[in-house]
Amino acid sequence: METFAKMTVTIKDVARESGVNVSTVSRALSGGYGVHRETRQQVMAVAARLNYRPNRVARGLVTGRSHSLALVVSDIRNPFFAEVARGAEDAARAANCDLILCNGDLDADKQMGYVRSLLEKRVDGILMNSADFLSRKQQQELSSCGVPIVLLNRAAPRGLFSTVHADNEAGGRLAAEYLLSLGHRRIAQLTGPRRHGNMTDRARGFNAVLQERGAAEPVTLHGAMSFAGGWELTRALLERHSRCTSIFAANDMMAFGAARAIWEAGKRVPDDISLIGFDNLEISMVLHPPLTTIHQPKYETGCAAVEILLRLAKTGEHPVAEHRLLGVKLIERQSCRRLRG
Amino acid sequence: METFAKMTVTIKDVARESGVNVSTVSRALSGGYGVHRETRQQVMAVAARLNYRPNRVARGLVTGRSHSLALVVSDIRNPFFAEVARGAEDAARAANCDLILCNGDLDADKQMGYVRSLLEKRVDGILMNSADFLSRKQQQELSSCGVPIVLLNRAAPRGLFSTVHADNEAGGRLAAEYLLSLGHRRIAQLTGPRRHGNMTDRARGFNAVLQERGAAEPVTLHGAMSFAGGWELTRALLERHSRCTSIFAANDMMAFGAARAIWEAGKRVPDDISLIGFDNLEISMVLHPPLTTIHQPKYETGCAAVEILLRLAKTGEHPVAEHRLLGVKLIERQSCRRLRG
DNA sequence: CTGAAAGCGCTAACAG
DNA sequence: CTGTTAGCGCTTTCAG
Repeated sequence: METFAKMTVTIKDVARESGVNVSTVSRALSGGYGVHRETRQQVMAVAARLNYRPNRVARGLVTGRSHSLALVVSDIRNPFFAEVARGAEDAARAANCDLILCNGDLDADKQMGYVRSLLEKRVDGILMNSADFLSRKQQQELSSCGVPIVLLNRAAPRGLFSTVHADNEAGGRLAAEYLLSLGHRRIAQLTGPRRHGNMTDRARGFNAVLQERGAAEPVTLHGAMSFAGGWELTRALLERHSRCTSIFAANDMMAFGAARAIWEAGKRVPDDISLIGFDNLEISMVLHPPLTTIHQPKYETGCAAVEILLRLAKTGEHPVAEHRLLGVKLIERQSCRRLRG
Repeated sequence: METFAKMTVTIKDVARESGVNVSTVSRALSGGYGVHRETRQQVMAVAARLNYRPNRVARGLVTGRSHSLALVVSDIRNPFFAEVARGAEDAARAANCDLILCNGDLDADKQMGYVRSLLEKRVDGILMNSADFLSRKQQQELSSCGVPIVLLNRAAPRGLFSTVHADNEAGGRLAAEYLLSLGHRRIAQLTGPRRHGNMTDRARGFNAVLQERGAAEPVTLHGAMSFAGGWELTRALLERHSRCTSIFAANDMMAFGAARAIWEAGKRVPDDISLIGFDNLEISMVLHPPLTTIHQPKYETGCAAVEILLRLAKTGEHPVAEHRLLGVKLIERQSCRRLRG
């Protein structure tokens, strides 16, 4: 006689149907150690016939591992994080883990709310955009929460967390060397807020090279790290320092804004002004002209972070923080020109 | 005396510490119905002191609801899906659910693998990019899997699934009307594969208006729905049909590719050729000139899909499929010009 | 190699 | 209002 309600089939059903104990089914299905070949094959056949799907929630409850990781970024719509997310998801999937996506909006309370919720779900690890806008107390709470956390930038005090990030300083150096090699001397730099770690590192590398080569200090403008920010800064720049022959924008979005402002001012890239960005977003090649920029390994950052997380999750009790620095490189396209002379 | 191993504190600990039974703690903490005010407050105080975090995995095991939803897109790096994902995540969060991110790459096996894995995790619902590249059998498997599924386009045969999608046909009409109103008569259309649902709908609307107004049938080129696709088609177009005054690209990425090809051919947008896209990706305004396009409510699509999922998940046994059609609108920027005459 | 039993942390009747 | 008793579906000793 058949039942009406199509209940989900459990390990018990498989056990009954194949005439063995649930524990045998469990062993047969996961690993298969210590089970007679025949029994196992029969169990597997029954499981298949019944269309049995193990309940990973139940398994997680006893094993203590949920096989899910979380990614907390400021906003997945930022193409930078979309790339990181893809890398992270691929790496997670390769390890048979899910990736939970969270958009923290750089809001401390919101982000802490996410983390607490994730802890209740017993995620095996958390991958975070950043923690440097959190209070010291909040950072402490995170670092002692029991699950491994990897940050996508440095800025964690006293090495509380593991980190993965690109070599921003080297990238800044690359940009400066490139501009110099093209003969530029009157250079402007568009960057983010003064205390933003990544931005500061890029600027440091950039400035260091100019100084080493005896070039003039660049005109440096601080603003929002966005299209609008780049646009505004460039407008101001063009009004006040129209003699610049080149601009280093500390990220591609700012470079796009700069390109717009330059265009609106009736000037052209690279003919009138050379422009170099940072990040190498996929869309940086759709711009006219295609943007020369510093490539940052975004996908690889996501992968690396997940690898660290997984290792930390396995190690257990006393995980030692790991810091991984990823290389950058110059992507030469068509937004910079060589100065004659 | 303190223990060394910092075990995670459970509901039992709270119960013991506050001198009541676990079930009372459970009631006090969730809902609070049928618990004396004082007892509840005391329990809550103890829970706070012990820094108790309920284990949602355990709760899920008994309630049968995991409070997680999944989003399966082809690739989160596609800015379109990033927007959808953000909408979905916000809506999920508002309902206290997590969102698991999956990148299916439009690979049938990969996508089915994801779904099976998600079912084992007992997600409460799945939000999918598309299912029309799956075999009939696979679609059947999905539709009878037990958890609600919402698709981000139509194309599901026999209404097996719920769907949310933009009014593509209306968008195509809008584009045609606009081009016509600017005086364009020699129009080209760049679109995707012949059997792609969304693309076909856009083309249908577009062509219908041209026909209604007695305009010539547009030159229609089919190709990849990407930057490269738009670029290639436009190169071919410019070689063979150089008399076109305007191009309708069936999505923004193709429009970007078209813009590049036009630029490389020494022509200018909109002076020589007007260009209109579809999607209104955030980056469409960074292009030079800013791209005129049809706005599609991507964020809202994600929200709506999650709402439907949640409603379906609540209803339980016999969920009736829901189909939601979202409006589109013309975003006029600077990539189309009025023809004199 | 297999079965019996205990329990992961929590909720949900059911009594009292 | 609160305690007792059963499990949710699975893994994991521990015997046999």
